[in-house]
Amino acid sequence: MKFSKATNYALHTMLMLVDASPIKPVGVQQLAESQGVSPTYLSKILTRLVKAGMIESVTGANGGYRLSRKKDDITFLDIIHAIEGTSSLFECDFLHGEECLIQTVMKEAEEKMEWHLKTTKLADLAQNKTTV
Amino acid sequence: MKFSKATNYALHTMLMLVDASPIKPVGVQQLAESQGVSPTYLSKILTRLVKAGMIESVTGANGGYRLSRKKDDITFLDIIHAIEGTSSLFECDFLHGEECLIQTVMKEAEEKMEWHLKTTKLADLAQNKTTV
DNA sequence: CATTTACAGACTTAATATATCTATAATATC
DNA sequence: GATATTATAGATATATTAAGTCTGTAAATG
Repeated sequence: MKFSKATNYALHTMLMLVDASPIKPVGVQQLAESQGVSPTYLSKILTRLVKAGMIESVTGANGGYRLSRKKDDITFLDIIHAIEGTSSLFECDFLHGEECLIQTVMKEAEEKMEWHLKTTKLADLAQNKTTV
Repeated sequence: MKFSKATNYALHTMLMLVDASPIKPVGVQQLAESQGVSPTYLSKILTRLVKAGMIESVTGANGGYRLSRKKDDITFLDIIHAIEGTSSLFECDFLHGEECLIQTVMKEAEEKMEWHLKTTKLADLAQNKTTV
């Protein structure tokens, strides 16, 4: 069990966008180059963040991506969920009459992790803390 | 990102063994049947628990598997680590001079989850609570 | 000695992650 | 309006991992 590289790309890209201008979009070319990933692939990942409403894209010359929400609203969990999906990490599909106690424990554990990811915001790591 | 089915098999098997006799071993045939998995495949999974020192196997007629530790010593995390490995869920292999702040946050989150899994013992779910 | 059981390793199949490629649509600039 | 620039979509390809099978071997029982 591992977080995907796509999640890593998404997180790093978002951090860059938080530090960048909220007006002037940043091209995928530039975003990709600094992470050593191909622009087309990164673009595909970022499209999911667009659909999740976290960033917006501007096509055409001088286009690119920029935040669509306030920095403070963006949590780690938002980004991870947009890329990895929101389903539970552990799913017990056995049919043992009663509910599965093991699954209950696993879900509790996952919630501990999610709580931390939900309460940590990207802006907390940003260089450019114009917030507060 | 998902926990593997193998982890689910391992957890359920361990719970059965906790409820079973600490002396008389339970055959993989029986353990597999109740989970709807093939005996050879389950056997392969259980071998990893043997190597991790959590259970022991008895070959030959009337053989099988039984716990090698006290019930109380076995945590969820032990089992999960034996199957999934112990490496971090998130690994940032970019070289951005400094340490990766994103990775730090991810690691903290993982530790929250692990803490819960480490403090929850299999015996807590067992039917046969001869402990305490 | 024959039967029962776990173990080991090679192999297969299926699912998912990680891309790449090509064509299309939208926009700015000249 | 023409052209260059940029994101988007969809098909396809490759690599990695998970999930499972098969066969033979070793150990213990009776």
